[in-house]
Amino acid sequence: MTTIRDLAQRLGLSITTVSRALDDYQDVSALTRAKVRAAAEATGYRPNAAARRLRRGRTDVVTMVLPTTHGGFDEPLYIQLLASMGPRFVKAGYDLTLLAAPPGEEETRTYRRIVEGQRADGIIVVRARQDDARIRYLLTTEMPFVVMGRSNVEGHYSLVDGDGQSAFHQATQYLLKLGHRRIIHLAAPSAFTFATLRRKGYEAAMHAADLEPKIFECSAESEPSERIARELLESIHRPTAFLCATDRMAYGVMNAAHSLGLRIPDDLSVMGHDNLPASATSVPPLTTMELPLSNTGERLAMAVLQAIKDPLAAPLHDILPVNLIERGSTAPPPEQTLV
Amino acid sequence: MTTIRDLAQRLGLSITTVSRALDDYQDVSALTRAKVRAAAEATGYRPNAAARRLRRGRTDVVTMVLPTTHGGFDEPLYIQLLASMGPRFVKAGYDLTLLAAPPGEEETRTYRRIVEGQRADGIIVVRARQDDARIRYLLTTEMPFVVMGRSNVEGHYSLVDGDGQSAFHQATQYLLKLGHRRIIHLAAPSAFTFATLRRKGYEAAMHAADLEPKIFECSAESEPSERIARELLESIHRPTAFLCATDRMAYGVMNAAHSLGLRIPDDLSVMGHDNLPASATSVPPLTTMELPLSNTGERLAMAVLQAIKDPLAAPLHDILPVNLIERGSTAPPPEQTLV
DNA sequence: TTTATGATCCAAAACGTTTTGGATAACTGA
DNA sequence: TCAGTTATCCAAAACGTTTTGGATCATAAA
Repeated sequence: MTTIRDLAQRLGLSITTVSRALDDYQDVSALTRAKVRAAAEATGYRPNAAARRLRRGRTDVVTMVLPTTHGGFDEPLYIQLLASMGPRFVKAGYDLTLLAAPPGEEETRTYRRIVEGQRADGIIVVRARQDDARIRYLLTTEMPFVVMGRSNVEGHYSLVDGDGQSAFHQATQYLLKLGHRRIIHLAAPSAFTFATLRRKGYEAAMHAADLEPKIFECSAESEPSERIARELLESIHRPTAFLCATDRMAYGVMNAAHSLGLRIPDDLSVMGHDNLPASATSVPPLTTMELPLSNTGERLAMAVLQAIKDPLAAPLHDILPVNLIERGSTAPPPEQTLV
Repeated sequence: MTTIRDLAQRLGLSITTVSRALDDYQDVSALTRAKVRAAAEATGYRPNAAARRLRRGRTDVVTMVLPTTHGGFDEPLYIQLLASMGPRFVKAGYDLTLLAAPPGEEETRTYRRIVEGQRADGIIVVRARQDDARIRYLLTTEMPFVVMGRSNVEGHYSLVDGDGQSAFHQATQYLLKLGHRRIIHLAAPSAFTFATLRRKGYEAAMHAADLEPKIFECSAESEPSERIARELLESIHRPTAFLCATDRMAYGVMNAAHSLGLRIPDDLSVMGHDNLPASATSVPPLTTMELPLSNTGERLAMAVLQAIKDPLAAPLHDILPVNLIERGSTAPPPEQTLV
């Protein structure tokens, strides 16, 4: 591995000059700069990352810690996010690294490692929780960070989130306009802020229509929602529509309906949120809601870079609109239930 | 941020002793070791990562570069992989970081950055390609690496892969035993080695049964396969089974069948490979094949750690068995086609 | 008493950069 | 000619560790 010392020796220059030439300082002549450039190219010289970090006191790294749960329920999103943030960071000269840690003790240990070992200049916290220990911890440190999602932890930090509340308000109105009255909301665990917000949107729209909100809370995977949906679908006052907090929960409902011989959307309408890749190709394709992730990723990237550059700048609170994607899983309710 | 110097000063000890105490050297007394420990705990001291890396000449980092394609076709796999490798690396004292780069020029630039900037002690290459520039490049360097998947680039490196060839052989036999004769194989682009191997397994089984293999190659997403499947299903000699190289391609086939009014599995059997999360909950649930990823991740982790520790050790060629998961998308062919 | 032997500790070098604070030489204007 | 600029270069310090090669002192062996 060639070092800057090798390069200097080879060129008969000082280390200083080589370093400055490569960094485009104005006090090195155009000629030597060119020579240094050429030699660096020829030898494949690249500054040692550790040495540079040590000297500069920064890492040029931004880290995102992915909470890996057992089944995990929206990983594709994070890959898309990662992909959309990538170019921004490359352009700004940053490395974006991703660490995986299961929520809990190991997660906090991971955050401490990053902060105390100065392993990154900034952190991206995803899937915010209502009372979020990560955010609380980071606020006690100097580490710049941004949050995807919302939390009830207050403080000086930027966040980007989809407007789940009005999305679910709008979705409920959409179902109401189709003629539905018995609309169930399957909510995700209220420890997640997004779940609470989505539920609020649904409630508000139901109240505005003088209807009683019916909410069932379960974990965000498909099995529990399938169980609940089956029970409800076998009851006398069968619901005509399920508005689910996530696509995965919607899959569960669709399974329940199919196993009971109910047809979607003729007998039952189902909606989700996330627009997972599989939702476009499910049978029938799922009507759902989508937070444009490329946009979100870019905002997150901008925000964290901003927080690194100027930690005292006003934090960004970016609530992005969510698109309703109408597909084949929603339709007017069956005739007999219109009564 | 407290440094080792602060700690030494505070304790009235030398930097050396503090460093050695924390690293459990035997030439520091139990008493001082305890004192140092306590002080480190109290001040939240953690060695600066950059300094340590510089001095030690290693990073304690393993990096996996994720190829982010437009739609991307098997990202969930990589997250699962990441999650299963995590604990292994934590235990060995390594950080596992993930970088995203679209295949092509930027991808090679990313690899060069890691290698030349000495940003990692080892690399995990995923989704190997037939003629893989990444592998060819890494072989010219000293960087230890392992590959998930197979390539025709030869050299001294470890790899872990699922045995796609015998999996597809077995799958074809399974369909044959159900009574199918007109079995189509939808293959992924032959630039990917896995596609070639799966195709071979299918071909061998068909030949053994004195049947003509029928192969159509398309990209690994669902749209192209849907188009091809529709054409084939409208032809006179309608196939009775589709054996698809990936689950996503199978979704496309299922869509095509549904849009033509064909029922699965009564009119048509469909099989995939990958066992994506959505495959368990599709309608009907997809019969597919699964490479146990937790196992794979662990092997990859072991292999790369081994390659770092002893670059000259015999490389590992680990071809793991693939499980056939029988679900609802396969059945005997319809009566009239049995003739 | 002297000499080896451990048990503890530490000063200084080194890792590969970037940056500070000049040094040198070549011009410029008087 | 001389002082002041400007252009170009560089020695040395610093970043925070780990590691090398002793130093010091008490204890055990002679």
